[in-house]
Amino acid sequence: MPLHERIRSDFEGRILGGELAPGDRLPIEQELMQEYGCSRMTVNKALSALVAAGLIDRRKRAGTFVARPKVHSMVLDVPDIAAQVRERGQDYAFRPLKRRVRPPGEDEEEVLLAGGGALVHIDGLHLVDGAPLGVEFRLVSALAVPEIVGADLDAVPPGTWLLQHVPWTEAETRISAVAALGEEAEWLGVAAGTPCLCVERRTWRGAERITYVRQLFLGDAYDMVARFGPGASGR
Amino acid sequence: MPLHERIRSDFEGRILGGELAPGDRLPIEQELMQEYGCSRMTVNKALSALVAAGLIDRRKRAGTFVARPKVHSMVLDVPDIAAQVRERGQDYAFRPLKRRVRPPGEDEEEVLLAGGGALVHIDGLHLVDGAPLGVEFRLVSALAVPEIVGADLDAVPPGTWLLQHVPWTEAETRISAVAALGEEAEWLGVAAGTPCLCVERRTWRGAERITYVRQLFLGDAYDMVARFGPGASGR
DNA sequence: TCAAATTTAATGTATAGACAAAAAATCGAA
DNA sequence: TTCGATTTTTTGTCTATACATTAAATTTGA
Repeated sequence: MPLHERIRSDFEGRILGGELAPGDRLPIEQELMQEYGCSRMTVNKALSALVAAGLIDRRKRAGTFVARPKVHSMVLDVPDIAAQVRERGQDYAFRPLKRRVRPPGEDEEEVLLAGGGALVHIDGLHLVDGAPLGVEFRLVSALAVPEIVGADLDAVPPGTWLLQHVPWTEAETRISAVAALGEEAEWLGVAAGTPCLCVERRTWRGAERITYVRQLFLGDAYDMVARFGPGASGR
Repeated sequence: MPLHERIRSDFEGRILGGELAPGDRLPIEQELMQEYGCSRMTVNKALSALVAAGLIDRRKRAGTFVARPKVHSMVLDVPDIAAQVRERGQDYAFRPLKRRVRPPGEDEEEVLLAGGGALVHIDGLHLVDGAPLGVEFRLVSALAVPEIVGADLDAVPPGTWLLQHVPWTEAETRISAVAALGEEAEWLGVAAGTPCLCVERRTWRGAERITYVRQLFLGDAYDMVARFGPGASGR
């Protein structure tokens, strides 16, 4: 293990273990150079990594301090549905329900997404061992992703297809709980009013909007997990 | 803006903007030194930051390449309920319902959390303008957080109190959709079966378990937002 | 011809030193 | 005393250089 990495994980451990509490001061770089018998650049590299991970704050002339935890952000593992299902030895499939190319409606969301072009509208079902796990309603900008108009989406879920064809994205995900109603409840094969986890996601490439998707998952069959801690700060 | 930061954000922009696609090769450090008229250490620092952000991969002898996006993790903003509510100009309050110190039950979760000691069990309501937003059921290890036994939790929600008193944490959050039932529906003042967002969180300090909490929020009044993109990678 | 040994191109780590920048601490004067 | 200027401490950035490490590319040998 490289020295800078050892210094970094040394302090990471002491901070996460509680030995160093928020507000505590760390030794100055000169002292750490002596303690570890290395150059200042090496110490600095280790401490810079801890700053990037949000574990410490550094102020010129004042020193280095353990940061007060700001737990308003965590790393959310967005599950790859297909992979997760197959991991449990079950069978995953995506069944397209409707697909059409149409102009945007009056909704501002749709107008912004279309950006003057058309929208590709895809509805589909996520199936586990043939039973519905979730339903998805997706809009894709035909201007931003022209290839999708002729693409074969029967095998691959559109989310996976997009990930493989659109170079890079920003995304915003909104998670809430709703009751399945009407057509959605019907497709899912449950009674109207059944609680579902609702995931809405908007995706951009730079300033250009790529897709909007609203997914409804059966509450008792699907959940999301987020972590905060060493595992999360590592990347 | 420091030079290494400029180089970093230069390439961040080109990658996120799609100009550099996944798999594309970046110039080698020597070329970048010339391009930016700086030393290798400066170029290296910039590229190392991009590696840490997951935007590029580097292989010795082979070079530097734009990483293929692995969108299985996003930054989840865990809302500070009180702050968020007050931001909208509404009134926030936490009302404790039950509080007792008791030995763990037979449930493995409770036994592990107690770690041989007792559990502090707190139930309470999150109120917005006097109306229930969510109900919370919390267990705290009395061994890990002895101060909580005598603490005054009438004003402050226990989650906030813990954040201020327990030095640092790892946490795991599980999000799902459930129907409010029985006592929970009653406290929330809704019909049994109403969809709620269920947030379960387990918190550690090192190997020691601190708390377990299960929160039920009314689905139509509460949601969570996660981001992926430059804003997220920036910290 | 194919596999093993060698070369080489690229990144990874580290050093020692220099100057810049910020802010706490100290000192001086009104 | 108190405000303002000066000093000092600590981090921030950068350079030039050295050697280590890895894996792709090439050469060598049976």
